[in-house]
Amino acid sequence: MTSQHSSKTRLLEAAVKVVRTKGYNATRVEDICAEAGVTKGSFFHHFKSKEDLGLGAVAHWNAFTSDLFARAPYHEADDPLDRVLGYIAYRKELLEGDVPEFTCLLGTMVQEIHDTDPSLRESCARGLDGHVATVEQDIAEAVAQYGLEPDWTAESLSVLIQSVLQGSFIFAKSGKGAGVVTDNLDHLHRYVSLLFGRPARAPSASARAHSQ
Amino acid sequence: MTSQHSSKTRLLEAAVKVVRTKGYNATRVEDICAEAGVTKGSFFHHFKSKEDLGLGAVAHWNAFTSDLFARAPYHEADDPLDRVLGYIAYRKELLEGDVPEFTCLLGTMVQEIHDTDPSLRESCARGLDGHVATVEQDIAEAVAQYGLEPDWTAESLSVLIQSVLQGSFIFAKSGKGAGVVTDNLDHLHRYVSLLFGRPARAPSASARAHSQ
DNA sequence: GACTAAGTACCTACCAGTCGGTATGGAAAT
DNA sequence: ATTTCCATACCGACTGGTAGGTACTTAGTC
Repeated sequence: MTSQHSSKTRLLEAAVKVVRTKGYNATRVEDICAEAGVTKGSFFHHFKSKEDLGLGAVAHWNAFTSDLFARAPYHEADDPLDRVLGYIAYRKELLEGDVPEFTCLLGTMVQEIHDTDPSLRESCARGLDGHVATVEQDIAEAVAQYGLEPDWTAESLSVLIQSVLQGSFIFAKSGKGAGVVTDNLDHLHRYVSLLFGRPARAPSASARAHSQ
Repeated sequence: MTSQHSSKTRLLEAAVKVVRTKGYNATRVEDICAEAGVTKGSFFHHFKSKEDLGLGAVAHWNAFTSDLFARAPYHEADDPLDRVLGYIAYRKELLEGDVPEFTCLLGTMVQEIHDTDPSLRESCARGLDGHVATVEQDIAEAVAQYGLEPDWTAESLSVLIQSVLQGSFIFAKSGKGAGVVTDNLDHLHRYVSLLFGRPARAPSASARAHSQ
């Protein structure tokens, strides 16, 4: 806890970056060292194995993202439905830069390691579920406030939103770029609006540019 | 074209199975040989490299799936919207067995190799896009027949459907099992019904059992 | 006997992880 | 104040196992 911004955090940040780009298995320890500008000796001083780094990177990611979303402005809305729609709009704003810069570390990793590394999979699953729970809460409040009695659960809708995002990232990586994510978020906006009987106004005006 | 069911096809089928389970990078050539009950000598007789096998496996997969969906009963419906909803219902019926048995080879692979192997990525992308185009056609016909003038395109809705499936598979792998896919397909059914102004009847009666 | 299929043994690059060692800095001892 | 001592951070050559790929051999078939 002494100098909390040095080699160790640099390694974690490098890990997030490289793994998001190349995937977990294809990432070599030395790739991360090179990215962080650190030697292998230093790496194994801070992490006892590659898996240990993986767990660390996931934890780092979870800390980073939960902070990011906790601070996001859409929470300020009084109407819980506006918070849900605000979340969807906010996800569009995050689509900056190249594909590996806006995709999700957890989704990328869990695919590769779900059968090979139980503890890593668990760690990823916890991060994913935690984020699902965040949005789920707003959805549940919206359901209550709008007096809906749906044949779907708040959790299932929250999972749908995350599934759409994860699936969009796969298509983005297949060559379609950020445009798929935007389009899919528009569909999500429309769906949620329909479920809650909101007028189907044009989605939030900004970000109509597609990247292909 | 001589003996079209021997070592080569066994290797391809083994490749599909193992890659869907462990991912592409974590799959060793010898894993595939073991699964196919064949030696490495035979492997390199039929494929000049691991990448060559990857391309072959993708082609094999594309042939298999396009045949599967071409023969599927939902095509018989006269109303194109029924075909679209039939497709969604049909995807539920495919959710048999363990997680790696119903997930998509292309989605799994494209994540891992999008940055490392352009020709494999291209091959996966073609397969994905081809399937998108299939459903897109029915959607487009439905839009025309129902006289809709939507602010979304048939392609974007078709991509959404595939994105939801791919994203569901990620969550299924994270530990949630087939139940997520079912729930998400129910949401898709509801969304498409809403878009086309169909009464929101309960989704197709079968398959209400969740696997968790 | 020519050609394809398949098996065995081997080679080699690569990479996670090790190990002996050096720098630094602060606290305790003198 | 200076020396001693130890812990933490860091370095980079080396290793050992693994896995992709090759070379050569053998079995079957027209």
